[in-house]
Amino acid sequence: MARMSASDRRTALLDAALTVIAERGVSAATTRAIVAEAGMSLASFHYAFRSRDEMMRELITLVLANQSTAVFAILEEAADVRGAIRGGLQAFFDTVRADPGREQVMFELMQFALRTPGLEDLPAEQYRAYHDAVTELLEAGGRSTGVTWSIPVRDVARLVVTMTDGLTLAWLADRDDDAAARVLDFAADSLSALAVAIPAESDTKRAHVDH
Amino acid sequence: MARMSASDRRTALLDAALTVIAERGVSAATTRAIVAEAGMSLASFHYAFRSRDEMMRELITLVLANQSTAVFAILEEAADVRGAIRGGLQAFFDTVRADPGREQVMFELMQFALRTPGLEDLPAEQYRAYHDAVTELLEAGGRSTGVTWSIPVRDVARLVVTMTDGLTLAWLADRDDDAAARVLDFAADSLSALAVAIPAESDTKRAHVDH
DNA sequence: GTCTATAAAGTGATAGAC
DNA sequence: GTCTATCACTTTATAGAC
Repeated sequence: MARMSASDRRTALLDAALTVIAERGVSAATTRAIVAEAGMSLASFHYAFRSRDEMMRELITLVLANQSTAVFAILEEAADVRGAIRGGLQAFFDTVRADPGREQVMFELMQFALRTPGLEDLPAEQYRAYHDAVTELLEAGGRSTGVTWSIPVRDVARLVVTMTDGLTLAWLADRDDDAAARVLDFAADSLSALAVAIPAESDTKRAHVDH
Repeated sequence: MARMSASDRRTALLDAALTVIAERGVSAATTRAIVAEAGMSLASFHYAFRSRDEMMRELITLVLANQSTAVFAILEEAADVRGAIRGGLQAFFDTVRADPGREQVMFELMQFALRTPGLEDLPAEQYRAYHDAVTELLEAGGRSTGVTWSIPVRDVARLVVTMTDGLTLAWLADRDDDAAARVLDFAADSLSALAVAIPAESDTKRAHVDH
Protein backbone atom coordinates (compact mmCIF):
# COMPACT_ATOMS: atom_id res chain seq x y z
CA MET A 1 0.00 0.00 0.00
CA ALA A 2 1.28 3.44 -0.94
CA ARG A 3 2.34 5.80 1.77
CA MET A 4 -0.25 8.17 3.08
CA SER A 5 -0.04 10.86 5.67
CA ALA A 6 -1.54 9.86 8.98
CA SER A 7 -4.16 12.53 8.44
CA ASP A 8 -5.19 11.15 5.04
CA ARG A 9 -5.36 7.69 6.51
CA ARG A 10 -7.61 8.89 9.27
CA THR A 11 -10.10 10.50 6.93
CA ALA A 12 -10.00 7.45 4.64
CA LEU A 13 -10.75 5.19 7.59
CA LEU A 14 -13.53 7.44 8.85
CA ASP A 15 -15.04 7.39 5.40
CA ALA A 16 -14.79 3.62 5.20
CA ALA A 17 -16.34 3.27 8.64
CA LEU A 18 -19.27 5.39 7.55
CA THR A 19 -19.77 3.22 4.49
CA VAL A 20 -19.72 0.02 6.52
CA ILE A 21 -22.16 1.44 9.07
CA ALA A 22 -24.54 2.67 6.38
CA GLU A 23 -24.54 -0.75 4.76
CA ARG A 24 -24.51 -3.07 7.75
CA GLY A 25 -24.96 -1.07 10.93
CA VAL A 26 -22.78 0.06 13.83
CA SER A 27 -22.25 -3.43 15.23
CA ALA A 28 -20.74 -4.58 11.92
CA ALA A 29 -18.19 -1.79 11.93
CA THR A 30 -15.31 -3.85 13.31
CA THR A 31 -11.75 -2.73 12.75
CA ARG A 32 -11.33 -5.56 10.27
CA ALA A 33 -14.44 -4.62 8.29
CA ILE A 34 -13.33 -1.00 8.19
CA VAL A 35 -9.79 -1.63 6.98
CA ALA A 36 -11.14 -4.10 4.40
CA GLU A 37 -13.46 -1.39 3.10
CA ALA A 38 -10.58 1.08 3.03
CA GLY A 39 -8.22 -1.44 1.43
CA MET A 40 -5.67 -1.28 4.21
CA SER A 41 -4.07 -3.73 6.56
CA LEU A 42 -5.33 -4.15 10.09
CA ALA A 43 -2.22 -2.61 11.59
CA SER A 44 -2.79 0.60 9.66
CA PHE A 45 -5.89 1.22 11.67
CA HIS A 46 -3.95 1.39 14.90
CA TYR A 47 -1.29 3.47 13.27
CA ALA A 48 -3.91 6.12 12.45
CA PHE A 49 -6.02 5.78 15.60
CA ARG A 50 -5.01 4.85 19.10
CA SER A 51 -8.13 2.70 19.46
CA ARG A 52 -11.42 1.86 17.82
CA ASP A 53 -13.09 3.86 20.54
CA GLU A 54 -11.14 6.96 19.56
CA MET A 55 -12.18 6.47 15.95
CA MET A 56 -15.86 6.13 16.87
CA ARG A 57 -15.75 9.29 18.94
CA GLU A 58 -14.18 11.19 16.08
CA LEU A 59 -16.66 9.72 13.61
CA ILE A 60 -19.68 10.69 15.66
CA THR A 61 -18.43 14.18 16.33
CA LEU A 62 -17.70 14.61 12.63
CA VAL A 63 -20.96 13.18 11.31
CA LEU A 64 -23.29 14.81 13.77
CA ALA A 65 -21.64 18.17 13.26
CA ASN A 66 -21.72 18.09 9.47
CA GLN A 67 -25.22 16.73 9.12
CA SER A 68 -26.94 19.62 10.82
CA THR A 69 -25.67 22.26 8.46
CA ALA A 70 -26.14 20.22 5.31
CA VAL A 71 -29.59 18.71 5.27
CA PHE A 72 -31.73 21.65 6.17
CA ALA A 73 -29.86 24.21 4.13
CA ILE A 74 -32.30 24.12 1.26
CA LEU A 75 -34.45 27.17 0.78
CA GLU A 76 -36.97 26.94 -2.02
CA GLU A 77 -38.28 29.84 -3.99
CA ALA A 78 -41.91 30.26 -3.04
CA ALA A 79 -44.50 33.01 -3.03
CA ASP A 80 -46.05 32.26 0.35
CA VAL A 81 -44.92 30.84 3.69
CA ARG A 82 -46.92 27.66 3.33
CA GLY A 83 -45.33 26.94 -0.05
CA ALA A 84 -41.85 27.73 1.24
CA ILE A 85 -42.23 25.38 4.21
CA ARG A 86 -43.79 22.63 2.13
CA GLY A 87 -40.96 22.93 -0.39
CA GLY A 88 -38.31 22.83 2.28
CA LEU A 89 -39.84 19.77 3.91
CA GLN A 90 -40.10 18.04 0.54
CA ALA A 91 -36.44 18.80 -0.15
CA PHE A 92 -35.51 17.23 3.16
CA PHE A 93 -37.63 14.18 2.51
CA ASP A 94 -36.13 13.81 -0.96
CA THR A 95 -32.66 13.58 0.53
CA VAL A 96 -33.90 10.89 2.92
CA ARG A 97 -35.43 8.90 0.09
CA ALA A 98 -32.34 9.33 -2.04
CA ASP A 99 -30.12 7.83 0.66
CA PRO A 100 -32.07 6.13 3.43
CA GLY A 101 -28.94 4.52 4.85
CA ARG A 102 -27.50 7.92 5.62
CA GLU A 103 -30.41 8.93 7.79
CA GLN A 104 -30.51 5.55 9.45
CA VAL A 105 -26.86 6.03 10.38
CA MET A 106 -27.75 9.26 12.14
CA PHE A 107 -30.25 7.49 14.37
CA GLU A 108 -27.89 4.60 15.07
CA LEU A 109 -24.98 6.86 15.92
CA MET A 110 -27.20 8.85 18.22
CA GLN A 111 -28.25 5.69 20.05
CA PHE A 112 -24.63 4.60 20.21
CA ALA A 113 -23.56 7.94 21.63
CA LEU A 114 -26.29 7.87 24.28
CA ARG A 115 -24.94 4.48 25.41
CA THR A 116 -21.24 5.30 25.32
CA PRO A 117 -19.50 6.75 28.37
CA GLY A 118 -18.09 10.14 27.44
CA LEU A 119 -20.36 10.60 24.44
CA GLU A 120 -23.68 10.95 26.24
CA ASP A 121 -23.75 14.71 25.68
CA LEU A 122 -23.18 14.63 21.94
CA PRO A 123 -26.83 13.98 20.99
CA ALA A 124 -27.92 17.07 22.92
CA GLU A 125 -25.32 19.09 21.03
CA GLN A 126 -26.52 17.55 17.81
CA TYR A 127 -30.08 18.68 18.44
CA ARG A 128 -28.92 22.11 19.47
CA ALA A 129 -27.13 22.34 16.13
CA TYR A 130 -30.24 21.11 14.28
CA HIS A 131 -32.37 23.68 16.04
CA ASP A 132 -29.84 26.40 15.33
CA ALA A 133 -29.77 25.57 11.64
CA VAL A 134 -33.55 25.39 11.27
CA THR A 135 -33.98 28.56 13.29
CA GLU A 136 -31.75 30.41 10.88
CA LEU A 137 -33.60 28.91 7.96
CA LEU A 138 -36.96 29.95 9.37
CA GLU A 139 -35.73 33.47 9.98
CA ALA A 140 -34.40 33.73 6.46
CA GLY A 141 -37.61 32.28 5.06
CA GLY A 142 -39.66 34.64 7.18
CA ARG A 143 -37.75 37.64 5.89
CA SER A 144 -38.12 36.62 2.26
CA THR A 145 -41.86 36.02 2.54
CA GLY A 146 -42.56 38.93 4.86
CA VAL A 147 -43.70 37.04 7.95
CA THR A 148 -42.66 36.53 11.51
CA TRP A 149 -43.71 33.87 14.00
CA SER A 150 -46.37 33.94 16.67
CA ILE A 151 -44.21 31.84 19.02
CA PRO A 152 -40.42 32.02 19.53
CA VAL A 153 -38.81 30.98 16.26
CA ARG A 154 -36.66 28.47 18.10
CA ASP A 155 -39.80 26.66 19.22
CA VAL A 156 -40.97 26.56 15.61
CA ALA A 157 -37.60 25.07 14.69
CA ARG A 158 -38.06 22.38 17.28
CA LEU A 159 -41.45 21.56 15.83
CA VAL A 160 -39.91 21.22 12.38
CA VAL A 161 -37.26 18.82 13.69
CA THR A 162 -39.86 16.91 15.70
CA MET A 163 -41.96 16.29 12.63
CA THR A 164 -39.09 15.50 10.25
CA ASP A 165 -37.63 13.06 12.78
CA GLY A 166 -40.98 11.38 13.33
CA LEU A 167 -41.66 11.26 9.63
CA THR A 168 -38.26 9.79 8.83
CA LEU A 169 -38.45 7.13 11.51
CA ALA A 170 -41.84 5.87 10.36
CA TRP A 171 -40.82 6.02 6.70
CA LEU A 172 -37.64 4.01 7.35
CA ALA A 173 -39.92 1.36 8.86
CA ASP A 174 -42.75 1.18 6.35
CA ARG A 175 -41.52 3.16 3.30
CA ASP A 176 -44.99 4.56 2.77
CA ASP A 177 -44.36 7.50 0.41
CA ASP A 178 -47.99 8.55 0.16
CA ALA A 179 -48.50 8.64 3.91
CA ALA A 180 -45.28 10.63 4.24
CA ALA A 181 -46.54 13.17 1.72
CA ARG A 182 -49.74 13.63 3.72
CA VAL A 183 -47.73 14.15 6.89
CA LEU A 184 -45.68 16.81 5.13
CA ASP A 185 -48.88 18.50 3.97
CA PHE A 186 -50.12 18.64 7.53
CA ALA A 187 -46.75 19.87 8.79
CA ALA A 188 -46.73 22.69 6.26
CA ASP A 189 -50.32 23.63 7.11
CA SER A 190 -49.90 23.65 10.85
CA LEU A 191 -46.49 25.33 10.83
CA SER A 192 -47.53 28.07 8.43
CA ALA A 193 -50.46 28.73 10.76
CA LEU A 194 -47.81 29.97 13.21
CA ALA A 195 -46.67 32.64 10.78
CA VAL A 196 -48.03 36.15 11.02
CA ALA A 197 -47.68 38.76 8.28
CA ILE A 198 -45.41 41.65 9.13
CA PRO A 199 -47.39 44.92 8.94
CA ALA A 200 -46.00 46.71 5.90
CA GLU A 201 -43.70 49.13 7.73
CA SER A 202 -43.88 50.71 11.19
CA ASP A 203 -43.95 49.01 14.58
CA THR A 204 -43.23 45.29 14.00
CA LYS A 205 -42.31 44.60 17.58
CA ARG A 206 -45.80 43.76 18.73
CA ALA A 207 -46.19 41.16 15.99
CA HIS A 208 -43.73 38.94 17.79
CA VAL A 209 -45.15 37.43 20.95
CA ASP A 210 -42.43 36.29 23.27
CA HIS A 211 -43.13 33.82 26.06
CA MET B 1 -30.73 -23.80 40.31
CA ALA B 2 -34.28 -25.04 40.77
CA ARG B 3 -36.00 -26.74 37.90
CA MET B 4 -38.09 -24.61 35.67
CA SER B 5 -40.17 -25.51 32.68
CA ALA B 6 -38.52 -24.59 29.41
CA SER B 7 -41.31 -22.12 28.85
CA ASP B 8 -40.73 -20.36 32.19
CA ARG B 9 -37.05 -20.25 31.47
CA ARG B 10 -37.69 -18.64 28.12
CA THR B 11 -39.84 -15.87 29.55
CA ALA B 12 -37.37 -15.32 32.40
CA LEU B 13 -34.54 -14.98 29.89
CA LEU B 14 -36.54 -12.66 27.66
CA ASP B 15 -37.28 -10.52 30.66
CA ALA B 16 -33.64 -10.47 31.70
CA ALA B 17 -32.59 -9.58 28.16
CA LEU B 18 -34.97 -6.63 28.18
CA THR B 19 -33.55 -5.41 31.47
CA VAL B 20 -29.98 -5.62 30.19
CA ILE B 21 -30.86 -3.84 26.96
CA ALA B 22 -32.71 -1.08 28.79
CA GLU B 23 -29.74 -0.52 31.06
CA ARG B 24 -26.80 -0.95 28.70
CA GLY B 25 -28.07 -1.27 25.13
CA VAL B 26 -28.48 -4.03 22.57
CA SER B 27 -24.76 -4.58 22.06
CA ALA B 28 -24.33 -5.33 25.76
CA ALA B 29 -27.00 -8.02 25.70
CA THR B 30 -24.61 -10.97 25.38
CA THR B 31 -25.74 -14.42 26.42
CA ARG B 32 -23.48 -14.13 29.45
CA ALA B 33 -24.92 -10.80 30.53
CA ILE B 34 -28.45 -12.13 30.10
CA VAL B 35 -27.98 -15.34 32.11
CA ALA B 36 -26.18 -13.36 34.81
CA GLU B 37 -29.18 -11.02 35.03
CA ALA B 38 -31.52 -14.02 35.15
CA GLY B 39 -29.33 -15.85 37.67
CA MET B 40 -28.81 -18.89 35.47
CA SER B 41 -25.85 -20.74 34.06
CA LEU B 42 -24.71 -20.13 30.52
CA ALA B 43 -25.83 -23.56 29.37
CA SER B 44 -29.39 -22.85 30.44
CA PHE B 45 -29.61 -20.23 27.78
CA HIS B 46 -29.03 -22.75 25.02
CA TYR B 47 -31.35 -25.19 26.69
CA ALA B 48 -34.17 -22.66 26.39
CA PHE B 49 -33.22 -21.16 23.04
CA ARG B 50 -31.49 -22.75 20.07
CA SER B 51 -29.40 -19.59 19.58
CA ARG B 52 -29.07 -15.99 20.66
CA ASP B 53 -30.48 -15.06 17.28
CA GLU B 54 -33.65 -16.99 17.99
CA MET B 55 -33.99 -15.25 21.34
CA MET B 56 -33.55 -11.82 19.78
CA ARG B 57 -36.19 -12.54 17.17
CA GLU B 58 -38.62 -13.67 19.83
CA LEU B 59 -37.81 -10.67 22.00
CA ILE B 60 -38.38 -8.19 19.22
CA THR B 61 -41.61 -9.80 18.12
CA LEU B 62 -42.82 -9.83 21.71
CA VAL B 63 -41.79 -6.31 22.63
CA LEU B 64 -42.91 -4.60 19.47
CA ALA B 65 -46.28 -6.34 19.62
CA ASN B 66 -47.01 -5.55 23.27
CA GLN B 67 -45.84 -1.98 23.24
CA SER B 68 -48.37 -0.79 20.71
CA THR B 69 -51.39 -1.74 22.76
CA ALA B 70 -50.00 -0.59 26.09
CA VAL B 71 -48.62 2.89 25.77
CA PHE B 72 -51.38 4.64 23.90
CA ALA B 73 -54.23 3.04 25.78
CA ILE B 74 -54.80 6.00 28.03
CA LEU B 75 -57.92 8.00 27.48
CA GLU B 76 -58.34 10.97 29.73
CA GLU B 77 -61.63 12.42 30.82
CA ALA B 78 -61.94 15.76 29.11
CA ALA B 79 -64.68 18.10 28.07
CA ASP B 80 -63.33 19.05 24.65
CA VAL B 81 -61.23 17.41 21.94
CA ARG B 82 -58.26 19.66 22.50
CA GLY B 83 -58.18 18.79 26.18
CA ALA B 84 -58.58 15.09 25.49
CA ILE B 85 -55.71 15.07 23.00
CA ARG B 86 -53.47 17.17 25.22
CA GLY B 87 -54.20 14.86 28.14
CA GLY B 88 -53.47 11.75 26.12
CA LEU B 89 -50.21 13.18 24.83
CA GLN B 90 -49.20 14.18 28.33
CA ALA B 91 -49.96 10.67 29.60
CA PHE B 92 -47.74 9.25 26.89
CA PHE B 93 -44.93 11.66 27.66
CA ASP B 94 -45.23 10.88 31.36
CA THR B 95 -44.60 7.20 30.67
CA VAL B 96 -41.52 8.14 28.64
CA ARG B 97 -40.19 10.32 31.45
CA ALA B 98 -40.95 7.69 34.03
CA ASP B 99 -38.92 5.08 32.15
CA PRO B 100 -36.73 6.59 29.42
CA GLY B 101 -34.83 3.33 28.98
CA ARG B 102 -37.97 1.57 27.88
CA GLU B 103 -38.61 3.94 25.01
CA GLN B 104 -34.95 3.95 24.04
CA VAL B 105 -35.15 0.17 23.80
CA MET B 106 -37.96 0.49 21.29
CA PHE B 107 -35.82 2.62 19.01
CA GLU B 108 -32.80 0.36 19.39
CA LEU B 109 -34.76 -2.80 18.72
CA MET B 110 -36.28 -1.20 15.66
CA GLN B 111 -32.84 -0.33 14.31
CA PHE B 112 -31.67 -3.83 15.11
CA ALA B 113 -34.62 -5.37 13.30
CA LEU B 114 -34.06 -3.21 10.23
CA ARG B 115 -30.49 -4.54 10.09
CA THR B 116 -31.24 -8.20 10.77
CA PRO B 117 -31.99 -10.57 7.88
CA GLY B 118 -35.46 -11.98 8.37
CA LEU B 119 -36.58 -9.21 10.71
CA GLU B 120 -36.64 -6.33 8.23
CA ASP B 121 -40.42 -6.38 8.03
CA LEU B 122 -41.11 -6.23 11.76
CA PRO B 123 -40.75 -2.44 12.07
CA ALA B 124 -43.42 -1.95 9.40
CA GLU B 125 -45.72 -4.28 11.34
CA GLN B 126 -44.89 -2.39 14.51
CA TYR B 127 -45.95 0.91 12.98
CA ARG B 128 -49.09 -0.65 11.56
CA ALA B 129 -49.94 -1.80 15.09
CA TYR B 130 -49.18 1.67 16.49
CA HIS B 131 -51.41 3.27 13.89
CA ASP B 132 -54.15 0.75 14.55
CA ALA B 133 -54.07 1.42 18.28
CA VAL B 134 -54.06 5.20 17.92
CA THR B 135 -56.79 5.05 15.30
CA GLU B 136 -59.02 3.17 17.72
CA LEU B 137 -58.18 5.64 20.45
CA LEU B 138 -59.02 8.60 18.22
CA GLU B 139 -62.30 7.05 17.21
CA ALA B 140 -63.23 6.37 20.81
CA GLY B 141 -62.17 9.88 21.81
CA GLY B 142 -64.13 11.34 18.92
CA ARG B 143 -67.25 9.50 19.97
CA SER B 144 -67.01 10.61 23.58
CA THR B 145 -66.46 14.26 22.69
CA GLY B 146 -68.86 14.32 19.77
CA VAL B 147 -66.44 14.97 16.94
CA THR B 148 -65.21 13.29 13.79
CA TRP B 149 -62.13 14.03 11.71
CA SER B 150 -61.75 16.14 8.59
CA ILE B 151 -59.16 13.74 7.16
CA PRO B 152 -59.12 9.94 7.38
CA VAL B 153 -58.69 9.05 11.04
CA ARG B 154 -55.81 6.76 10.18
CA ASP B 155 -53.90 9.75 8.81
CA VAL B 156 -54.54 11.58 12.07
CA ALA B 157 -53.17 8.56 13.91
CA ARG B 158 -50.01 8.69 11.82
CA LEU B 159 -49.62 12.36 12.71
CA VAL B 160 -49.91 11.52 16.38
CA VAL B 161 -47.23 8.85 16.11
CA THR B 162 -45.02 11.14 14.03
CA MET B 163 -45.10 13.81 16.67
CA THR B 164 -44.72 11.51 19.67
CA ASP B 165 -41.77 9.78 18.01
CA GLY B 166 -40.12 13.07 17.11
CA LEU B 167 -40.76 14.45 20.56
CA THR B 168 -39.38 11.37 22.30
CA LEU B 169 -36.25 11.21 20.19
CA ALA B 170 -35.33 14.84 20.86
CA TRP B 171 -36.18 14.54 24.55
CA LEU B 172 -34.01 11.43 24.94
CA ALA B 173 -31.18 13.53 23.54
CA ASP B 174 -31.56 16.82 25.40
CA ARG B 175 -34.08 16.06 28.22
CA ASP B 176 -35.67 19.47 27.77
CA ASP B 177 -38.99 19.09 29.60
CA ASP B 178 -40.19 22.62 28.91
CA ALA B 179 -39.54 22.40 25.21
CA ALA B 180 -41.33 19.05 25.14
CA ALA B 181 -44.37 20.59 26.83
CA ARG B 182 -44.51 23.31 24.19
CA VAL B 183 -44.31 20.70 21.44
CA LEU B 184 -47.21 18.85 23.05
CA ASP B 185 -49.21 22.08 23.19
CA PHE B 186 -48.67 22.61 19.50
CA ALA B 187 -49.52 18.99 18.73
CA ALA B 188 -52.80 19.26 20.64
CA ASP B 189 -53.65 22.54 18.93
CA SER B 190 -52.92 21.41 15.40
CA LEU B 191 -54.47 17.96 15.80
CA SER B 192 -57.67 19.25 17.38
CA ALA B 193 -57.93 21.63 14.43
CA LEU B 194 -58.58 18.49 12.37
CA ALA B 195 -61.65 17.63 14.44
CA VAL B 196 -65.09 18.70 13.27
CA ALA B 197 -68.17 18.70 15.48
CA ILE B 198 -70.81 16.16 14.60
CA PRO B 199 -74.11 17.91 13.83
CA ALA B 200 -76.36 17.07 16.81
CA GLU B 201 -78.35 14.26 15.20
CA SER B 202 -79.37 13.63 11.57
CA ASP B 203 -77.09 13.13 8.59
CA THR B 204 -73.54 12.76 9.94
CA LYS B 205 -72.14 11.16 6.84
CA ARG B 206 -71.22 14.39 5.08
CA ALA B 207 -69.20 15.49 8.10
CA HIS B 208 -66.58 12.88 7.31
CA VAL B 209 -64.53 13.74 4.25
CA ASP B 210 -62.95 10.66 2.77
CA HIS B 211 -60.09 10.98 0.35
C1' DG C 1 -32.49 -31.01 33.59
C1' DT C 2 -28.64 -28.51 35.17
C1' DC C 3 -24.17 -27.71 35.63
C1' DT C 4 -18.68 -27.14 34.46
C1' DA C 5 -15.41 -27.21 31.02
C1' DT C 6 -14.13 -26.35 26.61
C1' DA C 7 -14.36 -25.82 21.70
C1' DA C 8 -14.42 -22.72 17.60
C1' DA C 9 -14.63 -18.31 15.84
C1' DG C 10 -14.29 -13.39 16.15
C1' DT C 11 -12.60 -9.14 18.46
C1' DG C 12 -9.18 -5.09 19.49
C1' DA C 13 -4.57 -4.41 19.85
C1' DT C 14 0.64 -5.09 19.28
C1' DA C 15 5.34 -7.04 18.32
C1' DG C 16 8.64 -7.34 15.10
C1' DA C 17 10.26 -8.22 10.24
C1' DC C 18 11.12 -5.49 6.29
C1' DG D 1 5.71 3.55 7.47
C1' DT D 2 3.60 -0.71 6.30
C1' DC D 3 2.98 -5.20 6.59
C1' DT D 4 2.29 -10.33 8.61
C1' DA D 5 1.79 -12.96 12.48
C1' DT D 6 0.14 -13.38 16.81
C1' DC D 7 -1.50 -12.24 21.56
C1' DA D 8 -5.07 -11.87 25.00
C1' DC D 9 -9.66 -11.71 25.42
C1' DT D 10 -14.67 -12.23 24.49
C1' DT D 11 -18.19 -14.19 22.04
C1' DT D 12 -21.74 -18.09 20.88
C1' DA D 13 -22.38 -22.73 21.24
C1' DT D 14 -21.81 -27.63 22.75
C1' DA D 15 -19.97 -31.95 25.02
C1' DG D 16 -20.17 -34.58 28.83
C1' DA D 17 -20.24 -35.25 34.02
C1' DC D 18 -23.73 -35.59 37.49
